[in-house]
Amino acid sequence: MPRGPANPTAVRDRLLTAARELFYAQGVHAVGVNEIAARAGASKLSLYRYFPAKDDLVAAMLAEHSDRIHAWLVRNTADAPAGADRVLSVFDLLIEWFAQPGYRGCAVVNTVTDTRAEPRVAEIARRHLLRYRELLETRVREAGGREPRALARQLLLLIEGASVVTAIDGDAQAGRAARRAARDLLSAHRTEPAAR
Amino acid sequence: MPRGPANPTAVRDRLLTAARELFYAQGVHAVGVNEIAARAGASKLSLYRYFPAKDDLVAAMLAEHSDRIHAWLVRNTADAPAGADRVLSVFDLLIEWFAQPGYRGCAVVNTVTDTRAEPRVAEIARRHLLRYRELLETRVREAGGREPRALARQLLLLIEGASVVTAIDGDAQAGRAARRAARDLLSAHRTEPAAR
DNA sequence: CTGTCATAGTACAGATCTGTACTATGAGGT
DNA sequence: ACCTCATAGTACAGATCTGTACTATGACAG
Repeated sequence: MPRGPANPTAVRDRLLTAARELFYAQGVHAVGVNEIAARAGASKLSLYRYFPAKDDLVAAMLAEHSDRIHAWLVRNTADAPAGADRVLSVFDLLIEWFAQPGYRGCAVVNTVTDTRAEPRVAEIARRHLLRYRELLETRVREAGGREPRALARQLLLLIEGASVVTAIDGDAQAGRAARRAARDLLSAHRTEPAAR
Repeated sequence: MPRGPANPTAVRDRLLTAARELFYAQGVHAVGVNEIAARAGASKLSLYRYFPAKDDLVAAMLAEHSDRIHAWLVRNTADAPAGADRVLSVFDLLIEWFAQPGYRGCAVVNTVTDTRAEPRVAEIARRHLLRYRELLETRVREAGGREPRALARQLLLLIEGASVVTAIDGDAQAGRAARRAARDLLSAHRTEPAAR
């Protein structure tokens, strides 16, 4: 058991939080490690103790962030009503999220761009999308749709598209359009035979 | 008429080309003006003559790039067969584009992220999406679909989503999924009454 | 009380980047 | 022939960033 500092909040957690907020708001390249340490109320010595290089901090922050997003999504869509609403509840959550002031797109996607697909970041991002597809596929299956895997893939495109368009256009229309498109695709996968 | 250098290729154009290639491959922050000038076979003096600051070069490059993309899209979808194929020809083009090796996502979107929505870049990006929607709306109208404006908005989400997912996953599945989703949405907007 | 060690704070080395200054060259108009 | 000026090449100033070194402090175990 390590001897804790006066402040019981783990230094490592404060560093991760500061990094997440600053990187998201300004981008990985625009934020220096000094600024992160200052916001976390930590010293650079501590930062480099927990994260040997800035890239390690980026990767650790992003992995944790991805985990948190997926836990939040699963938790908040687990007991949605049966049927199509079971899938659309994912879109309802995302619409709310994207409409928040200061929304600047998906942090995972942004970090991939910022770091130009640094290997660890790229891996986290692939896993991030995979988990999205798995959640969507599960919800589609529960709703009784045809071809849940293919549909999940299509729904993910709507989600990522809405995220990007919202970040650029700065309004909430994209989220609503994504929900409506998702509803129509769900209908198509209920009434239509699987067309090839 | 300015007195030209020995090489008739305008220095400005070479700088824009070098900037486009390097920024796309490595990101705006990762490329220095020295590298751009060297690749263009130009001097920094020339670079700063045409572009007072690096940001001006970024903005000029991106505006030109957006123009080129849209001209290319309009040109190559103008004489597609009537009906749904008129819209899907846009997706066919994009599938080909996204499947090219070295595809790293939409340069416009990436630059917005790189520069954290620098005002001129953000404006170019908004215009970029607007022109996408206008083209899609036109093609949907020509194909005889209902609610062309709303459908165009949905189709844009599929395009941007496919771009992002392709860049992260590195395979061509996303483009094909987008095309199929577009086809299904087009069907829904032909046979269904406009649901509100 | 005393020793250990995580920590904050600061300073610094080395690298890199933007933007400017200066020199030399050569093409084309007059 | 001469002059103008866009250009390439280089050097440099100032700023910033990463990662390391060093000092001082204070909490906790024994």
